[in-house]
Amino acid sequence: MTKNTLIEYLEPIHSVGYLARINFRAFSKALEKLIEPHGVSAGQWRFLRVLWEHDGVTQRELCRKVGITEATGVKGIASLAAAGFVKRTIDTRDKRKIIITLTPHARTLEAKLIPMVVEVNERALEGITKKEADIVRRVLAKTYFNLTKEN
Amino acid sequence: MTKNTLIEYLEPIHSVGYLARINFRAFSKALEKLIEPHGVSAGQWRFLRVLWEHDGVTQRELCRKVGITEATGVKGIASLAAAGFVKRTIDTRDKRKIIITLTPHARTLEAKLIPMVVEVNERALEGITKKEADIVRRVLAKTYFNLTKEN
DNA sequence: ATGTAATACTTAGCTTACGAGGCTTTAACA
DNA sequence: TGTTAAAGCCTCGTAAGCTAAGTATTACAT
Repeated sequence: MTKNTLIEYLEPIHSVGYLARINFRAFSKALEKLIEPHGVSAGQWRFLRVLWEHDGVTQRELCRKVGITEATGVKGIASLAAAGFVKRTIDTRDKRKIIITLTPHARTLEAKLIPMVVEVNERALEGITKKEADIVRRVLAKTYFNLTKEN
Repeated sequence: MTKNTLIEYLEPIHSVGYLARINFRAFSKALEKLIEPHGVSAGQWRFLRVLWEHDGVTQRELCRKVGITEATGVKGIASLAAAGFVKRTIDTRDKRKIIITLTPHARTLEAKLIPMVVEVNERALEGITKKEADIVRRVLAKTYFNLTKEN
């Protein structure tokens, strides 16, 4: 990347980290408003979205796909189980593993909730071209990779 | 720990909201590693960065510039005061207002800490053109605006 | 001048997140 | 086989964020 001037990092608006933070909150809040009437919190949503694609994964794998640590996952998955969205089963072949499976009810929620996240994304990306959105996704994937890779 | 690959973060499931969340954590963690030896947490950093530019603002204004609610600000500013980074003074003309002022020590930290956030940003944006980075900043400012504007 | 509204900060209670370290089960290997 | 290492999940303590409701001060309309 070309050298940035110092002043640029002083105004928060110019920092990708700052923009990531305020956008994360904004996306969460906007989504929450839509899905809460279905008894789903933004935190629960993050797990459900992964499970709709990959039902029956282990707890560790689920956490990895959601993008949180296992310590955080324990609480989140407990909350999902308490709400009746998932069932936790000990793997018979490897008793260390816990398999997370969606309940029928949680599976029916997919059809209702997916349009809501689509709506939030469309509203967020209003006035932004597909090309720009693709650049944003690609760059953010790269910045995350750059910051988390071993070195 | 499973190796993370760039490709993995390019899956369609990775919406801008998801990418914002994981980037926020990644930026925070990377920065924290650098500034913690100076006794500053990532949370405290966010306030300091604003105060270095705008010392002597009210608590409400500071929160607005940091991008958090006032309730959250109370805790953060209390932690800054406890660490000896700021002083809280009641405004003499309007006793509702509390003016936040940097201590001399916190002011000297600026020269030490700014290069660190520059480093984190440069590392994050490695392999990304200035043009792309500008698009990302502009788009993220717009998505935030789109999600938070009244309607 | 006084009652009401607005402003500025605080408190309480909840959520989501992390790291460090602990426990149980499985795998590896001398 | 028996010991050690690794894998997978959990607990504890802490940080940072939110909403809703509360207190104190100031502004304003009548």
